[in-house]
Parts: sequence; structure tokens; C-alpha cells
Amino acid sequence: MPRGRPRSFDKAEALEKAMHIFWRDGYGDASLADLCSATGLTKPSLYAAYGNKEALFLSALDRYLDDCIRPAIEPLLSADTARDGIRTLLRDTVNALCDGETPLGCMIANSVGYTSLTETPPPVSAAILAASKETPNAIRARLIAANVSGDIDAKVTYFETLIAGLSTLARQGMSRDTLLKVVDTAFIGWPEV
Amino acid sequence: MPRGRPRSFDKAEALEKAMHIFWRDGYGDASLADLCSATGLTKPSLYAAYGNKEALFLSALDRYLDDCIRPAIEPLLSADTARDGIRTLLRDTVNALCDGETPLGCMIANSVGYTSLTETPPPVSAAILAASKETPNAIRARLIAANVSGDIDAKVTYFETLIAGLSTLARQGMSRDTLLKVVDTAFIGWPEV
DNA sequence: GATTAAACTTACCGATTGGTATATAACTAA
DNA sequence: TTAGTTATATACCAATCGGTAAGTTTAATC
Repeated sequence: MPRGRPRSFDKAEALEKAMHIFWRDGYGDASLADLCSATGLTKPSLYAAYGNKEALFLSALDRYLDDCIRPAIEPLLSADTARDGIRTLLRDTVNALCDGETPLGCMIANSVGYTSLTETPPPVSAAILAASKETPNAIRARLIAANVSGDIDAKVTYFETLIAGLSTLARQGMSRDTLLKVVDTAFIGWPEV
Repeated sequence: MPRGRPRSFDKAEALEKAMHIFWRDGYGDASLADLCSATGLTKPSLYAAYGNKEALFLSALDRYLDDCIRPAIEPLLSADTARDGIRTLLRDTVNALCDGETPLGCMIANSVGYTSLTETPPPVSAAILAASKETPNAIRARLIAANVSGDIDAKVTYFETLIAGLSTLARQGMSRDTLLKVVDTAFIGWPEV
């Protein structure tokens, strides 16, 4: 049994609330005041539990990867063909981007635009960059496993571009149906991947 | 002849410098301090010349549209085929995104991610949103003029997605050559548009 | 019950944000 | 020369930023 006064809130629950703020606003625009009012905690409580804003973001990003990114990767790898796997991944991605219960767009893509020259701490930039490569790396693995002909890296970057664009448009409020049509359109010319 | 003390700086030159700051940092992360040091002006001088931060951004956005967006639209409309026009537009876009002398990515796309729920003033959000539609609207006009079969809106949104993604990846530092390959890949399955 | 360890509440810190009041300098028109 | 007009430089404003020092509760251990 821990020694002192017990924590009066659920750590995982607070982290989820904080994650949604970062997801909506990105690292820089998520203020401690916002994070506190969303979690119902005070700054000292947040800091005692997670460290500082930077550490809180890194925890939230881990949670996002586990909850929203990695679950979509397994079907990609287990699909019958690479084409079906990637197509399913993109359709699932659109559904997640337009989910309606979570902030619009992808938390990683929403943050990545601001990691270039702004005041984002280097560990945060590095974590976002690494996170943004998980899905492309999985796509590459799938294409290699399928022994696809041609320039695999070009194909990977093509899908990476599509996903980034889908997130941007989802964030702007583009409808789920419209974005699903984009996915269909992107596959018209791909009888095989 | 104007009456009082003459302005000691070139208004268009200062606007270009300010534009580069907004381009690099977006509306919210571009501080007045940054804008002043980039232009070499003091806050009262900036405000006397342009109004406030919001008005300065709107002026910079106008300038960006005139200098960087609209010139790429004319070749699109005058190309022999819609396919060639769009392909040329995308290739020119990549070259502009990775220009080396201007900030990475597209000023509009760099700003659009942050116009959703953050503290961006509504006139700024509205102007960014309108600006982000100029190129897709031109693509739509070109497809309609070419009497292309199928769902034209889906094709327009597809290219809009591609452009948004290309800007995101350019901003992350992806090389020009890689992004040009993405454009080629996107056109593999399009013998006609 | 006394001690100890942790979480909580309140109030504060220096730095930075966008924006401005005041005063002075530089110019034209009369 | 003088009056009128505009731009400049200096200094300031309230609000917010991320972060914390100090003191008070709440619990388990001794």
C-alpha cells in the first residue's frame, strides 16, 4: 500500500481528457489552463502526476498510438492482399478521422505541422516525427511482404501523402462520405498495388 | 504630395518579410516580436501601416495568393489536356513547396490546421478557408471544361487531398525528388483524367 | 496517538502575449 | 517662419503563458 494521501482522480481518465486537448489544439496551443479545466485538475496535481507539459504530451501521444494508430495496423498486415490491406487501412483511417466523438483529424498530423521551427521542445518534435512514421513503415512492410514490383518507397510516400491530406481535410470539416470517395478515387488506377 | 513625415521603409518589402513569418509559423505562432524583428520595424510603425496583427495577416495572405497561388493556375487552364494541366500544377506545386528560399510548405496549408477551434479570429479563419479553395476550384473548372466523365467532385477532392498532403510532407522536410515521385505515382492509374 | 509521506489548495513567479499612450522628429503647405 | 500632419521611439498596459513555493489535508505506518 502506498504511504501518503491517495490520489483523488483516475490517472488514465485524466490522461484521456488531456489527450483530447492536445489532439484538438496541438502541443503549443494546448494551454495548461485548458488541460486543467478539461481534466478537472489543478496545475500542481497535473504536474505531480505527469511531470510537466512536455511529459504529459508524450504520455498522451503514447496513449494515442496504442488506442488509435496501432490497432489499425494489424488488419493491414493480415489482409489477403496488400491492396486490400491498404485500402482497408485508408477507409478505417477516414472513419477514425471523422469519428464525431473525438477531435477532428489525426492527433499526430494535427501536431506535426508545428514541429518545424516553432518553439516545440525537441523531444516533442522527435516523438511526433517518430509516431508519424509508424503507419508508413507498416505499409512498407506489407508491400515488401507482398513482393510488389516497382518503386516501393515511392508507393509508401504516396500513401503517406494521401493520409496526411485526408487528415488535413477532415480537420477542415470535410465529410466522411466525401473522404471515402477520395480513397476510392485513389485506388481506381491500382488493379494491383 | 502626402502631407506629413514620409514613411522611412518600403511597405511592400515589409509585407513580404511579414508574409514569410506567417508562412513559417502560422497566424497564432507568429508573434509581433518576430514580425517586428523580421521587418526591422517597431510595433507602432507596423500598426500604423497595416492596422493590427489580423489585418497584417490578411494583407500577407493576399500577397501570397497573388505571388504564389494564382500564377500556377493559369498554366492549368491553358494546358492541352486536363491531365497535363493538373500534372503540371502538381509538379509546380512541389517545386514551390520545396523552393529553398521561402519557408517549407504552403502558407495556407501551414495555417489551415489551426483554424478549427483555436483562438484564430474568425475573419482570419474565413480568409484561409477561402484561399484554400482557389486551387481546387480551378481544378474543377478545368475538369468541367474538359468534359471529364465520372464524379468530378470526387476527383477534385482527390487532388485537394494530394496537395494538402504534399504540403504537410514538404514541411516535414521530405525532399523535392521524393515528392515529385509521389506526383508521378498518383498519375500512374490515370491514362485520362 | 505520533510520525511520515503524499496529494491537495492557494497564491505567486518572471516572461511573453497583442496592443497603445505619450512625446518627439521630420516633412509639406501656408 | 509657422502651423498642420504624419511617422517615429520609448515606455508602458492588462492578460496569459508555463511553472512552482508554501501551507494544509488525508491517508498509511509505527
